[in-house]
Amino acid sequence: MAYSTHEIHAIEEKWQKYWDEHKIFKAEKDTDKEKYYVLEMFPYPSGKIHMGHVRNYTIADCMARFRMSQGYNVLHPMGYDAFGQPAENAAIKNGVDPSEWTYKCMDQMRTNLKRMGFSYDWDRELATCDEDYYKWNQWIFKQMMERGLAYKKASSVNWCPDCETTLANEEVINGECWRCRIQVVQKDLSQWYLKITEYNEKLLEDLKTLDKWPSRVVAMQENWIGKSYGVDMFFKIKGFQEQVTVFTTRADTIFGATYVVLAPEHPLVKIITKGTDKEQEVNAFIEKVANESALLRVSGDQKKEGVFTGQYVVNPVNGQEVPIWIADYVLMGYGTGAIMAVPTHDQRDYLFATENNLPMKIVIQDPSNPAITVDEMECAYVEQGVLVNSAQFDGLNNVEAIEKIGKWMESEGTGKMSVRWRLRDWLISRQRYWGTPIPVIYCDDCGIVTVPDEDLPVVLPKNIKITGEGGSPLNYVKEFTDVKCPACGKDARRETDTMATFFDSSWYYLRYCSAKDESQVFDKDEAAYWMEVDQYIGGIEHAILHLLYSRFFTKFFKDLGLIDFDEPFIRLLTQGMVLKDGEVMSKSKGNTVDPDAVISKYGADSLRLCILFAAPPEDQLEWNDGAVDGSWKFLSRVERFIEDQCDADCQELLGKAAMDDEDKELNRVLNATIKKVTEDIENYKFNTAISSIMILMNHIAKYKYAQQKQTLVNEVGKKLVLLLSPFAPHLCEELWQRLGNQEKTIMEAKWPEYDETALVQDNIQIIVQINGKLRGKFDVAADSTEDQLKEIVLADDKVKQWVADKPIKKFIYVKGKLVNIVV
RNA sequence: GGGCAAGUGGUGGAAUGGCAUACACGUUGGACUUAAAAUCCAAUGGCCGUAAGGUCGUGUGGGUUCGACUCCCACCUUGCCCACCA
Repeated sequence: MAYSTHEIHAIEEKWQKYWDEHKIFKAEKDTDKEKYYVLEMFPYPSGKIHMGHVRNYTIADCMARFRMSQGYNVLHPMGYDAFGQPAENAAIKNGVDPSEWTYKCMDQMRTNLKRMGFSYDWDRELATCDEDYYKWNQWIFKQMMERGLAYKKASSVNWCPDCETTLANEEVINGECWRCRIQVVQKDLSQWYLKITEYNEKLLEDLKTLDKWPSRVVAMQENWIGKSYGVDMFFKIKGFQEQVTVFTTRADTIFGATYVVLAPEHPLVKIITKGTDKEQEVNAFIEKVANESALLRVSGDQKKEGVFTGQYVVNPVNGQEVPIWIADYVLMGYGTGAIMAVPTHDQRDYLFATENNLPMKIVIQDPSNPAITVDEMECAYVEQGVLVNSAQFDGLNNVEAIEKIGKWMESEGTGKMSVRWRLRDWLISRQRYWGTPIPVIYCDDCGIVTVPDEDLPVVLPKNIKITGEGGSPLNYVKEFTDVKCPACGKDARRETDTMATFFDSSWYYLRYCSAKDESQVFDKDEAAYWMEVDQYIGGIEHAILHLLYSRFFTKFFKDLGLIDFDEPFIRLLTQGMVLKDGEVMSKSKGNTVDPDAVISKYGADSLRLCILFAAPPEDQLEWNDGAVDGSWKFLSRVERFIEDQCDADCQELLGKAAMDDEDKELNRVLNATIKKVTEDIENYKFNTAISSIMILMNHIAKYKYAQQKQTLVNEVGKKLVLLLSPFAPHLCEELWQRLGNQEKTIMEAKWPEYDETALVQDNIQIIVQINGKLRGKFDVAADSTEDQLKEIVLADDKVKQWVADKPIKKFIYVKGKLVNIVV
C-alpha cells in the first residue's frame, strides 16, 4: 500500500482520535516517576496558526515525545495569551465583540494544533481572558500592593498616540511603539507600576545560574538591567543652598572636569535660573528639547546642543569654579540627570566643549603622545594612561585610580560610592478595554482601596461599545465604574485601567501545574512537583520583556512562600524565524505559507519532519515547498520498508546466533544511530538526528531482499520506527502496531538503548597524510600500534613515491584516525 | 558608537583541530513502463587530464600548528540586540 495522501489522512486522523479519546498525554503527578516539563511560549490567538507556531511547537513536541519514550512523566500543556489589542482592533474595525472574536480564534487555533498531532494535555488548557484565570492576576496584583511592589505614581510616561495607551520602557523601541511603530510621546499621567527594581540585584545575580540559556539572551538581560558602579559627587552651587549631584563611572577624571551639565528636565534648572537674565533663553531651550521626538533625541549623530545657565559650581576636589550648562545629551532618566564633563577624555563632552568653546584640561597622559596639549587634540583620549594634573594621584594608572579617588572622596565627604541601574519600574497601566481590570476603587474619603478577595474577579463587562476613541471604553460603562467603597460604603469610582498583557503571561507556566484549581492561584504541591520548566521554547523577541517579567514573578512567588526555587526556566531554546524568499513570513508582505494547506497535501508528519530537518532550530529557516516533498518521500520509503518486513516470516534470533561480519556491521550502524539520535535530540540537533535515521534507512535498504537477514533487519526496522517516532508520530504509531507490537501506544515502548561494545570496530580506516595533505587510506586492525602502522604505511608504494628520498622529519599518529608524515 | 551571531557546492545544510561538502533538495543519465507518475540505480565544487591522478577551493588578508571551515589578529558583508547610560 502506498503512503498516499488518502492513507496519510486516515492514519493521522485515526491516531489523533485515539490519543485524544484515551487521554494518552494527560499528565498526573506521580512522585515515583521523574518529571519533565516541556513548555512552549503560548500563542496569541489571532486565528490560524502560522509557520512560526508550527516550528516552535514541533520542536517542543519532538522533545516532549522523546522524554515520554524515555519514561519521564512529561507535562506538556497549551493555552492562549488571549488578552490584548488585536481583539480590540478587530472590534473597532468589524464591530465584533472582542470576547467573541477571541474565543472563535481559539477554537480555530485548537483545531489547527490538534491536526499537527501535538502531545498536549488538553485538560490543562487555559486562556488568560477566562475569568478564572484573570481573577488570579488581580489576586497577585493585590499581593504585590500589600508588599509595596505595586504602586501608583504620577510621572512622565511613554504614550502611544495611536494605541491611545501608555507603554512600558521595554515596549518602546527606538522611540517607537513596539506594536504599531508610531512615535511615542511623553505625557504626565498617574499610573500603576510594579517595583521590579526591588529585585534588580537578584535578577542580575541569578543570570549566572542560567547556564542552559543562550548566552546572548543572558547578555541582553544583563545589558537591560544595566548595573554600573561609580561615584555620586557633590558639587556646591555658588550662591545657592542646593548642590548638584553627578554620577560618574570615571572618578579618575574628576580633576579634568571643566563644566557640569544638567538634563533640561532637571529640577535644579528652574531654581538656579529663576529671575536671572538667562531664564528666558534656558526656558526656550527646555521647550525646544521637549518638543523634539524621543527618536531624534537619542539618535547618536544628532548634534549636541545646550545653553549656559549663568551659574557656577565648585569642583569638590580642587575648588575650581566651573560653569553649569544644560544640554540635550544628558538624560533625566539615567543616573542623577547631571554629569561632570571631562572633554579631554569623553568624546561627547569633547564635541560639546569644542562647539561651545568650553575649557579643557588633560588629566590622563597618552603614553604614545605624552607631550600633547589641549590645542593639539583632535578627539578625546579614552584609552588607559597615567594621571597628570591630579594632585596626589599623579602617576597612578587611571584604571587603578577609579576606586582610589572614589574612596578618597567618600572619606572627604565630597562623594559617595554608588551603584546605578538602567532598569526602571514596570509601568503596567493600560488605557485599553481587553485586559484584566486593575482591582482598585477610588473613594473620596478612603483614597485607594483594593477590591476585597471575596469580590474577585472584577469582571470585565462584555458587549460594550468600542470605538477606539476617547480613551478607555470602560470609562463610559456606568455599571462598571460606579461602585460603593468597600471600606466605608460611600459612592466611589472603579479604576478603569487594565493590566498590560505581559502581566498575564508572567506566571501562566505556574498555573498549568493546577490549571483548573478554583481555590488558589496555583497548587503548591503540584507546582513543587512539576516546576521548574525543564525545557522552554520560544522566539528571541521575548528575550527581554516576557522572560525578565517571568523571572521577576518567580522571585516574588518565592518571597510569598508559594514556591522554593529562584528561576522558572532551566533550559531555554530560542528558535529562529521562518522566512520565505529571504523575508520574514508575514501577512502584510503576503509571503505566508499556510501550514494547514501543507498538511492537506502531505500530512502533519511530513511537515513536522521537514521543518526540523531543514535547519538547526536556532537558525533562520528559509521555507522551501520542495523540502516537504523530500520528507514525504522519506516517510513513504520507511512505510514501504516496514510493510515488507511485516510480510516476512521472522523469528527472535537476534543475539542468539553468531553474527557474521555483515550482521555485525549492520548492528554497529544501528547502535551508532541510536547513540547519535539520542544525543542529538538532547542537544537540539534535530536536523542531524534525522539525517542519521536516513543513513540507517539507506543502510538497511541494502539488506531488504536478503532473506537470510530478515530477522536482523526486522529488529533494526523496529528500532528505526522508535527513533523516528518523536519526529513523525502518526506514521510511527501506525507502523509500530503493524509490526505486531503489544503496547497501547509507541510511547510505552522504551526508547532504544545502544550497546557501546557494538560500536567497536575490528578494522578501521586510517587516513594517511604527507605534509598535511591526504595521500591515502588504509584499512588496519583497530588495535594496531604506532610501530605496526608505521611499518605498513611506509611499505606502501604510493607513500614511498611521495616520500621518495626525502628524510622523514616527523611521524604523527593520531590514534584511530590518521598518520601524518612530515618530510 | 558598543555587544552578540553568522558568512561552506546550483539550494537547505554537515563537519568545532585531523578525509571539506554528510544527509537532503535540485539537475543529468540509466532501468522499469505503450506512456507518464511513482520507484530503483548511477553521476553531480572549479580547473587540468582519455584515464590514473594532479591542483585549487569554506567572505578577505595575515598568524599559530605536523595539520585550520574550526583557534588567534585585522578587515569586509549580513542579521539581531543595546545605545548621547555619564
